[in-house]
Amino acid sequence: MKIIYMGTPDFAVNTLQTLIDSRHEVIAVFTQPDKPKGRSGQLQMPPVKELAVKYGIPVYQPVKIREQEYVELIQGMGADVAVVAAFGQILPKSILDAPKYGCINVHASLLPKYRGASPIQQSILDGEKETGVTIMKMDVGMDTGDIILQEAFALDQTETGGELFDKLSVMGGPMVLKVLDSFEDGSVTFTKQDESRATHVKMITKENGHIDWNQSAVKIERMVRGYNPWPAAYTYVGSKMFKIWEAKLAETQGLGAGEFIVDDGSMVVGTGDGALRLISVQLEGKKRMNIADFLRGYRFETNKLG
RNA sequence: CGCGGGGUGGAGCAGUUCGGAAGCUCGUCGGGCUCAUAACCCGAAGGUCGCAGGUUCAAAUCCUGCCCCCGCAA
Repeated sequence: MKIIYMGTPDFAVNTLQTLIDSRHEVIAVFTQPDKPKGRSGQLQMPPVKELAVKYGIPVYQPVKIREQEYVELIQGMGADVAVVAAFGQILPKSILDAPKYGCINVHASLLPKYRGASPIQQSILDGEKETGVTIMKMDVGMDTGDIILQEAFALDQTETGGELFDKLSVMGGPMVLKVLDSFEDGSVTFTKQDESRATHVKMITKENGHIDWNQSAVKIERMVRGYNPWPAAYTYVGSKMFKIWEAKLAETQGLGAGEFIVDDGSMVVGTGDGALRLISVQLEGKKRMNIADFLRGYRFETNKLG
């Protein structure tokens, strides 16, 4: 089949690679424009573009894909299907209807739960017991299309956002191939989403990682995992940002929210409900280090975080 | 030229303002104490103070250039 691929971040790379390696033909890749990244402020290609360029696939980087010139471009490509994975732009109906079989989307949650931009992190924050990947036929709504294929797996309550991201990103490719097969042999089925169970998650910003110590230790620990590696759960030591990379629940009683003690080679911090023992941290301007190393050299001027 | 912190034995840091003998908390190795120990006591090894050049009687410290790590900014 002739495929148009639309995607931007790392999550979309695995699926594109799978399609390139398959018997299908990726005739064009759409991705977001290059953006300045890193300390130097240099323009950097989105991960999907890097891969496409490597294989000599034509790359298009529209600021707004809904503009007429791109709509016409896509309509004229004669594609059988468009595969969309974390593309980052809303597709108008004219594009959704352009390919023979329409557009299918790879979404990192068990729809209808966690529609939107940050399903992976949110499922960790909510302490979900399972998650997975959904392939759906796109419609004009945000992740509201009919479900074609869904595969789930159990969460073990210790994974970080990054780890879960990796697991989910390798699921998409094989699932898309199955769906393409089902289009060809006519066995494809479409299942409407149960609107009553739908939830929606917003785009994450840096500020989402700011820890509110009045929350429960359970929630904060999930934040530490879910927001690793980005934006990272953080608080402040004095005026300096202090990222918490790893923590676990502690039994310690009697600490106010944000108050900490140094105990048995690590820090125990009080919360609104329960306490957390810090395991791996990073002070602004410093590298990430385990808590014992941090305490060996750092001299506190406060006994409270936040 | 986007803003900022940093590079000092294996780890984390102090010392740089105002040049003048390499320091602290650990780790490692040897010995001691102990029923025993990650505890305690004694001792030891280990460093081109990121790199290069300059100033000086003397540079971790001052000047110049460069390399590397990290935080902010998405």
